[in-house]
Amino acid sequence: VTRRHDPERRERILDAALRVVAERGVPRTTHRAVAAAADVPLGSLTYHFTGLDDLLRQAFARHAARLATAYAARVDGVGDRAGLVDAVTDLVCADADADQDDWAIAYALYAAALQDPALRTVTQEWMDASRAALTRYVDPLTAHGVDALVEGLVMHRMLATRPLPRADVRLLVERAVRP
Amino acid sequence: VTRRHDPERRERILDAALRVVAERGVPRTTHRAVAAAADVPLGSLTYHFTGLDDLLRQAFARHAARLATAYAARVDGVGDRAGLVDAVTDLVCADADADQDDWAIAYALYAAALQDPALRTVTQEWMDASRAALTRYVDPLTAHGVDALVEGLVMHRMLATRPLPRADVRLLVERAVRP
Amino acid sequence: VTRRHDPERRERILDAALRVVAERGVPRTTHRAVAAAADVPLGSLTYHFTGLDDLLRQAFARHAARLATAYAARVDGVGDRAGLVDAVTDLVCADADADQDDWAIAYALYAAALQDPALRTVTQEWMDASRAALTRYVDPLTAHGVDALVEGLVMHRMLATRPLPRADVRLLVERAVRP
Amino acid sequence: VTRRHDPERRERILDAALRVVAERGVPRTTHRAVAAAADVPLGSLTYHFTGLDDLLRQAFARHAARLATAYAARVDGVGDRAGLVDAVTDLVCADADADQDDWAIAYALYAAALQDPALRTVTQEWMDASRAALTRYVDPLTAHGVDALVEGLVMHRMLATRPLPRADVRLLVERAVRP
DNA sequence: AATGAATGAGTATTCATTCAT
DNA sequence: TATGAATGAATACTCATTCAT
Repeated sequence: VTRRHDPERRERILDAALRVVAERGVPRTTHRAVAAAADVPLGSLTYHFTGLDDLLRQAFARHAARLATAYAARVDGVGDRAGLVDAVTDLVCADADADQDDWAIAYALYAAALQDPALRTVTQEWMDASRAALTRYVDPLTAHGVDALVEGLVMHRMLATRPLPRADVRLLVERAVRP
Repeated sequence: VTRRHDPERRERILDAALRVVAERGVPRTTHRAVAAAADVPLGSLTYHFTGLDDLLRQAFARHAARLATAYAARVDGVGDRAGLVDAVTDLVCADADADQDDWAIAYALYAAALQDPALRTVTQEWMDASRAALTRYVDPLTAHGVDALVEGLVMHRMLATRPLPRADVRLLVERAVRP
Repeated sequence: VTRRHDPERRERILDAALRVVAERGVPRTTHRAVAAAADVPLGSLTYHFTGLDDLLRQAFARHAARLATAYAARVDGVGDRAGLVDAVTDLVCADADADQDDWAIAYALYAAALQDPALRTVTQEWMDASRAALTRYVDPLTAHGVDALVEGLVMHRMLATRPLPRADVRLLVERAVRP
Repeated sequence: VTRRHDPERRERILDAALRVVAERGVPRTTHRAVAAAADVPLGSLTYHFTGLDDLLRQAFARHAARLATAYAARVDGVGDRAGLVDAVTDLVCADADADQDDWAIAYALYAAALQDPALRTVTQEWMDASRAALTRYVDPLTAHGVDALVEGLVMHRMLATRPLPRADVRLLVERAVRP
């Protein structure tokens, strides 16, 4: 099967890499697995990227950028602080598989960033962006607190055998939002 | 070098594994790296553990148990809610390398647990233990919130280029503690 | 569990080794597998035998001796040549699992003997014994032919998806027996 | 040494594997031994084959196909039943090293097929082919008998310290051929 | 520009064997 | 006498990367 001239191949590869990370975790994300997931010949990966590290870094950056945008969009449209509480609660309690995967990738990024300083700029930009979105409604320190709370609640939710009920999540968010 | 009788070898290997995880991350934690860190022949690892997965699982379990105990000890001795705020703030702002490593291992555990259900019991027990410790001073839901906040604050702190000042951390903890 | 003084342990180990060979084949017959099958500590094997080769050689010899005796017993009691045909047909068509295993071990022995001259004496003695048993009723050359036929028929039977009917086997044996 | 383009490498590896099996037996046929025999880097084996089992299966299949063809060619050119007896006798008594190796591989295949059902199709096809070749001159049941006799005679010959004289072999074959 | 066959360094793992107890 | 913890050499296998085509 020849498929010369495939302008969006780079992007397809990056998305495939993220899917593999979500499904199998970074330690088992290999060239071969990504190539198979992207339905792309093996040599294509090393043609477009200098190596696996490079590929993962770009994939994580893409993911962070996309999520930051989505986060901002979700929060921006909220009219007031009460709406903000609902939006953030939704964020934490999202049950769709896609959202689960997004968070799984996020935590994989965190774990990787602890060892790879080059990924710190990615995480830093992301955290800045999400806080900036919140700052339309709350002061910077509170934004920091809400952001951290969300981080922790989602993590616990993904690992917990029985998740915290939505009403409880809402209550905690409500408290965190009021200065 | 013959060292035929070595009764605490298992434990030494587990501790070495945790050191390697802290330094290099799970993806680069190999039999060889652990063996070198423990100053033990390679074959010793597969004698004591069925494989690398088994080794990591037991190492993480050991780490979780140790940290849960330390966490409880730290919180228990606190006289009242004000003392609790100080203790939790200390927890988040700890700067010693050892503490940094402890958290790095914790996040490596989280990332691994997302892919490996067998690790969920470890994370679950740990979360239960830390919340139980808090419940001496605050209601269960608040404990949940404090726990999540700590999780998120530490994560952000480890990844941030400029950490949140201690005073700010204290303020956020204070708010989270009051019901 | 201490079980000092266990006079038949050697024999138990040899029988366990034969069971392992029948189930998993020589390439996957290991010290550990035999020890487990014999319910005996690992060190016991290298205490009683100089190594795995020695163990297998003795096991094969034991098996050959036992089978030769059984073969002779089966053939000896036969009154005349017609009875011999029945006995040999029975031999080929035996369906019990135990008999299947016996043959599987025999062929494992053959394959091993091709590479290990030390095993040739075992196979030679066995072939001599089985022919000697037949020589009570037929001349030596015919005995040779019957023996070879049995060997080939059993082999084909064990590997075939659909075995040759008993009546056909009997017919072939009948022809081979008449000079 | 660079040898980038090598279109028949797969086949060379399979032939090398058969040589190793003939010389050392299946239990000692390792990736390394095959790679050395084929004069090919180690990684080449796992590139072309999924594992050692896969490699051996394909090698045995190749061997069986080749031998079935040779068998048929040998038997087909024979004019009548007397010629058939000569041809089969030749088959049993062949003394060339190459033929010895062929039989050694065949018995290794048998032993392996007893444990690996995937190899049964290979042995089955081979047996079918050799019988089909004989059926040009004798009825199917007789073909079965001749085939089994050959199998047994060759086996005994390879293991025997003193082989049966050719004249005796011929006599046995002659009897087996007449219905 | 793009590929996929090829490679070798590295991985996890197995296991016969040794030997202090 | 008997054990089982310990070892290291060898195994199967993976995979990032190279490079001729």
